[in-house]
Amino acid sequence: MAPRSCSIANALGVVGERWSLLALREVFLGVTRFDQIAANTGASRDVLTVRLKKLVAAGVLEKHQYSEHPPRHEYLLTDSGRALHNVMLMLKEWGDTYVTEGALPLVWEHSCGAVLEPRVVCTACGEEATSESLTRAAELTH
Amino acid sequence: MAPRSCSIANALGVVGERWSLLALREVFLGVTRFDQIAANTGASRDVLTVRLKKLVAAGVLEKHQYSEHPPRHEYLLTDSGRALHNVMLMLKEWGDTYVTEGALPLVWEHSCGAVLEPRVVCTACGEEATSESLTRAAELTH
DNA sequence: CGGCGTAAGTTGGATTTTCCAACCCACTGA
DNA sequence: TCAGTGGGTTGGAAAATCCAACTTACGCCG
Repeated sequence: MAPRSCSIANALGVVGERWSLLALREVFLGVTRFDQIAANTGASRDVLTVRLKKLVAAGVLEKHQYSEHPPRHEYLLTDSGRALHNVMLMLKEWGDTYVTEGALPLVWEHSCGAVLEPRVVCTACGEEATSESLTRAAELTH
Repeated sequence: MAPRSCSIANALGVVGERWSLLALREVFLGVTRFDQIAANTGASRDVLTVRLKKLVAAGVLEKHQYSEHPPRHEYLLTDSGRALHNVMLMLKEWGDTYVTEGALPLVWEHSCGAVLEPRVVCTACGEEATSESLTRAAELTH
């Protein structure tokens, strides 16, 4: 039997490999250069090269030359990359709550002044989207 | 230099390996048994064995025996596992928008009646938590 | 000019993971 | 008794990863 077709699997096909999301985290934090991304994530340079190439090919990052002499590049988020912010927020929230021990290494403050506690809601009604409040509406068979 | 300490990295240390999130997706969809998880994800049985053991050890899943003769088990979500629902929702949303082509393989309907369009908001004020609306509030140096 | 430093990789070889198919054991229902 | 199911385990090949050293292209300092 063929595995289930699913956007989670598709998403993981793009950003699910080791180091991909950590490299993206660095870009979100403003670290856009190869050496610093390698140092801050701990990824080995050869694997990082492959990951960044894949993310560029997938349209998640853009490689931008910011200096011609000497040639220097930075990696910037595309719309697709920026949209991953939500995923990172929820992953961080889960890690904060269930994995990280002791003081949290990174805390975000929202523009309203509060420490961010992210929550997922239904855009239509504004109520929280819990697993109990959802039903499957459609599934292709093929 | 040591890599950045971060809950995203910690979270990925638990659920970041290949097949882990897909196995969890199956449990969320009600598929709790080894053979079916293997078939629906496409993971090879040996790797799946290791992944499930790790998820149980990490407190994300529980192995529950539902029949003594013959001995049969199912994998159930713990609180920690259920909390991953948000991550999966956002990952699916991103995949739907930027990766999956053609008709979406899976659509959720919220209890309000609308097709779910998940959004991340700040619990305190209810406004959307975009990357522009966040500032770093603290970071440990060590 | 010579030498040192930095950015962004590339290369080679050892180590780990992963994949895949086949096998195993306990049990059941026909 | 014999095929079938659930839940793995095993062995060997293939792929991915890690690590340190090397490279190229340039700027800066004395």
